[in-house]
Amino acid sequence: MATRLLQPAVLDAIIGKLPPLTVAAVERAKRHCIEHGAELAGMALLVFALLTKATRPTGAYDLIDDISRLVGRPITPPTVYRAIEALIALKLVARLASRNAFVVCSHPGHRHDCVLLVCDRCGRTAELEDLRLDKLILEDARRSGFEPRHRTLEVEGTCHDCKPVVAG
Amino acid sequence: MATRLLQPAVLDAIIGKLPPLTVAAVERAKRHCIEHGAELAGMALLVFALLTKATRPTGAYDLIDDISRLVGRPITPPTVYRAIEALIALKLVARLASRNAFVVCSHPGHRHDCVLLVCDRCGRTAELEDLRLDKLILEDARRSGFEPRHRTLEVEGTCHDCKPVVAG
DNA sequence: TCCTGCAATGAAATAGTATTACATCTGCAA
DNA sequence: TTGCAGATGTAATACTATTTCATTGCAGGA
Repeated sequence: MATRLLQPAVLDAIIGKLPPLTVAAVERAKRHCIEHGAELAGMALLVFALLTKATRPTGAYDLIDDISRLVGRPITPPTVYRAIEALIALKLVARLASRNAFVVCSHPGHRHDCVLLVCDRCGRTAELEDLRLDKLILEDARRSGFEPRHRTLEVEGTCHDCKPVVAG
Repeated sequence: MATRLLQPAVLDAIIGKLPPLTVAAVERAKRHCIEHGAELAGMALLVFALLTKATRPTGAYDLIDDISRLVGRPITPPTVYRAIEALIALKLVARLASRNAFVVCSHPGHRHDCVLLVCDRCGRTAELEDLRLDKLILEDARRSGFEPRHRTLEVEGTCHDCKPVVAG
């Protein structure tokens, strides 16, 4: 890997300043990658760390701004989009198609696609897992002569914390 | 309703030149709207007709170009986006979030959201209906303390027509 | 050591998608 | 006719993503 201006020392310094929980999650993801013959480093590592720190979906241009500030020079869109693409391929990050934003996957390592619950009040997302869903979708699709390769399932609504309390 | 430059006569002429099947579908949608206290007219009618004629998802700017050509003057984005918004509210059209495009709903009148099968070879979409899916998603979400309001479910893969034929 | 190729990164430009804010018009009704 | 509501027109801008090509640093072989 080549790292010219985004030097490992700079990267480590940035990562080191993140909250402990974020750092721990990043370390877990790193190990997970290594165990699967991949590597989480450079720009992808930085993007993953920022998405992990963020508690809600983040747009590419927010990442660009944040990273530019952190490294002290302007970062251009392709740099960040490439990192995102790599992270999605590793299934560490998911694209929130309904909002043109990105979130970390809370269950990396799972082979299936995410089910994302998106709160339209606070913007936070939660991830769901239900193999029956995938099975049903697969069956339905095949019955129509369709062979699925990938799916996008995003549910918009109100999360537990934002649910209005009924007076009484 | 006010129609200054998009005059009913012009609109009817455009609609009339569409394929018979398209015209029939447009008439059905019109009736469906009337039965539900709404009206399908003006720009929304034109957009619906073009989306019905198109056999695959269409981007907003393709619609803008087509409409501009049809009415003989430049149409600007808000004009078309407003029409799309109205059509989505009527559940006559669905947004294909994974591709930033729009398709007509093949089952207008259904209360639930669409399940779209999108072929990544020919680009065509098919619509699926399975109440068990919605039930499962609703149950799963509520178990997480999440109250769904709307969902996006798009399956990418290969449709029947594009499926490679296995030699033998 | 030098060369060569690969993979990640840098940068400029442009393409594609969507919204904001405000002006205008039509038909209808008070 | 006056005023309103709703649809439309328009300019400008915001936001999202990709194309294209140059550059860098490292690994491995001659």
